Amino acid sequence: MPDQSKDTAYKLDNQIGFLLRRATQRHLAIFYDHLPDVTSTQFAALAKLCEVEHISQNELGRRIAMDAATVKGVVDRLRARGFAETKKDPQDQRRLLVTPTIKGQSAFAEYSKAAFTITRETLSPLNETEARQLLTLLLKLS
Amino acid sequence: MPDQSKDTAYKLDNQIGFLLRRATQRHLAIFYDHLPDVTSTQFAALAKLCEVEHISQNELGRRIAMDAATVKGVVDRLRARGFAETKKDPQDQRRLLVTPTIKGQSAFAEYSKAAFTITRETLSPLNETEARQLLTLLLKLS
DNA sequence: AAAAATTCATTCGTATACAAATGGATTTTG
DNA sequence: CAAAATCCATTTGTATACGAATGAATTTTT
Repeated sequence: MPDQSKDTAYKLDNQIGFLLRRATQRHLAIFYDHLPDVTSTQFAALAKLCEVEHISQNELGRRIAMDAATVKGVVDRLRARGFAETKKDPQDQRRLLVTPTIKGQSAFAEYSKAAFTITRETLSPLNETEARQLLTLLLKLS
Repeated sequence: MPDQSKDTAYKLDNQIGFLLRRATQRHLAIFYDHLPDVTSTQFAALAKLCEVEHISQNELGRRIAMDAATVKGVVDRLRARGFAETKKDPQDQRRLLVTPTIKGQSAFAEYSKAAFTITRETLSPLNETEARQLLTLLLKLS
């Protein structure tokens, strides 16, 4: 009994959740096409880290919308790759300060070139106006 | 050396990828608020299953933009909950046919009410026109 | 200052995601 | 028709995500 006279039926393909999911998938495919060396998540963390220089692990997570449990794994992997270092905050023994290494900073400098391309290519089906509109609308949603 | 004279610097927060991520997070938070009983992924699979009645596992994955490996797990869990059944396709021994059970169909009927609300609430920061625009733009992106 | 509340990082458990490899079934090609 | 190519489902391995619980450190309240 899948029919419910047209308009009232739930059509997965029209739902915002599904469209967000597909747009994200396409974006990530473009991302890994241009940047196979880091995950998009690791790149986001590294970018924020290079932006702020040093920050506690949880605070980093908050800035990039990542759960404490998630960000821990991401920082672990950045550290394993030599892109970041951590040390206990002397001011607050609870905090773990995270810093980008020199290597991490130059990797970011290198990657960010590709990152601009990724953004551009993701938005390439849209014209200038539409792209700006989309960003504005998405910002309103979050 | 995080500065690069304003416009040229890479700002994570303005990137399409980051905005998509945050919009998705908010959407999922709303989803689980209204529908704590199924995951959004399981709901999507169930919805498509109820729409088409029967379909091979891989084809189901294709219709809802899910990897074969991913959809296998999702179908396993739907089966474990009694929402779906599977059997070998007699016409093609490679295929695994997936069908929603009666229980799955009535669960979907029940859930889809909440699903409409979820879509509405996700889009609630936007007016009618903006919402339509967003859907159109996202569709162009995928 | 002692108790209560909050914050921090970690761990555990479950659920996506997806690349890559595998082996069996079916189709396509030469 | 036989070989090659394709398709199907599964398994393995890695990386998010995030809720919930934990214990240690700090802050807030009283």
